[in-house]
Amino acid sequence: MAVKVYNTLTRKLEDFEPIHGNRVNMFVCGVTPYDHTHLGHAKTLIGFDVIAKYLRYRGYSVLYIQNVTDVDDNLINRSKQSGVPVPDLVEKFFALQLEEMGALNMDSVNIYPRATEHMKEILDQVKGLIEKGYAYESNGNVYFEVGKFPDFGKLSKQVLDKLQAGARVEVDENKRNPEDFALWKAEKPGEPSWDSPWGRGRPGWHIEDTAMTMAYFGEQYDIHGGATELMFPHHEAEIAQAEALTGKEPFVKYWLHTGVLNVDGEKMSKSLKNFWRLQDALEEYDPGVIRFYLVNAHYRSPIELTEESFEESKQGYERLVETVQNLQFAIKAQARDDRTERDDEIEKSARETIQKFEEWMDNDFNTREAISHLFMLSTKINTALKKGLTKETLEKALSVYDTIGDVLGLFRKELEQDMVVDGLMEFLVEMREKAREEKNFEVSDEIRDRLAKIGILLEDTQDGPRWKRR
RNA sequence: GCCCGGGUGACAGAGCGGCUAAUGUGACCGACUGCAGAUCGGUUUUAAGGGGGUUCGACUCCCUCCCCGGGCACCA
Repeated sequence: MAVKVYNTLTRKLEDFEPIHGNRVNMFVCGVTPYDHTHLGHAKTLIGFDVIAKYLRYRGYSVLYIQNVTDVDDNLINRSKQSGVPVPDLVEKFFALQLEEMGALNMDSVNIYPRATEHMKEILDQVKGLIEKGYAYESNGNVYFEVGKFPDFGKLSKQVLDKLQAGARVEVDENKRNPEDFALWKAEKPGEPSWDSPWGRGRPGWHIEDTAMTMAYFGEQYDIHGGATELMFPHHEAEIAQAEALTGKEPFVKYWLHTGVLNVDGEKMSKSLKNFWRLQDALEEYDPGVIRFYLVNAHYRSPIELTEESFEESKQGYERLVETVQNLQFAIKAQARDDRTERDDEIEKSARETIQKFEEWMDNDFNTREAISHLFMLSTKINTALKKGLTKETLEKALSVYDTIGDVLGLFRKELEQDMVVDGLMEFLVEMREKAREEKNFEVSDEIRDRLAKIGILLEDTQDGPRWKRR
């Protein structure tokens, strides 16, 4: 069975067949580092992180590139406001972004190229587009003449005549036509600039992506991802630049778009000031909960962020984590020697869960459906655990969480082990058990309370005491 | 105005031309329990925006209307 992906370009679910056999070239628009990242950025980047990881799980060799825009209007404006030079802004916010996304286990990107590192390719492309008659120079600016590229709008299904250029942004008077977009912007005083055949200036918004992907992937590649809001004009402009330049289509075989994150019925964005910084979210919630919240929705669906939906994710994720911990505890403390029918049933369910996981992930990366099977398995495991399972079964069951967790980026912390802490805890738990045997609940409760204060939850179960981090 | 999505229980949110319409959360009851915590079982809502069409059969396909979101040259 092949992996199927929903291609925005064709609006159809298609069999995924990379251009070069097993090799997948994948590019996703990164977040411009001029400010803190918020949960909306995370939704998109986590969405593609899962896609890259699943394709690798399926045996593809994925080269995943995410660009870093290190010169643009937002950076320049922020620099003027704050007095911090553009490169310093980039360093600061990009480092923060890596740290925060890293906390969410977003670690599938191979290369983070920067626009300014690809100035030569950018200039070559702009020159090429002028030579081919698709672009023109005007007062040190270079514009792509959209009217010369009849396919413009094929991705977003826009009809050029019906668009209202200047609906939100004023039309530049240097343009021949309002719909033309900038490939190169003439220098303004005090702004970063580079030498070019048209005088000093800087790249337009769309050109860095095509410059980079052609440098790394060649003229055509497999997957381009981004949020739906970037579909027009950004992705449309990329197609125009690339296909006009090379004459080859499609520039990108599969276009994938993520739904946006809404707050109170509106898109989370910096301009609407309704954003929730990742930094702040990470202070309030476990990274696993945030990750779970984001992967427990289909990547293409928009999601509505509410206090309740986040709490719900917390409860749900903790139940899955609980099951992982129950399994770990059982392996250490209560594995049975004799196999029973329960072992057969759990092992069968474990196999089926993996099978369903692959089936649903093959179907346009349906993480939501995949996770629902993990919940069903968890209920079965927790029920079976009351009567006990063999070590072999327990380990097989645990491996399901390991395998799926790897792709979805969940349970990572829980699956790590620390021998020193384990040893210390074993000792403390033994001391407390002695106190309990003597009905000295004052001491036993104090041990538990003190542990609770440092974030360790001690529980008494039918099979003895156990502990876990909260 | 134009283009693109979407409308499913209390809430979140999947799938499917026919099955009992997943799964999760919440609420209630119960089991377990020194307490706490967790887990399990049960219960829980006449659940498909309105209208029309295709079909033996429509939540699913088509048309239309209403409502919500995204985009229209800033943005994940």
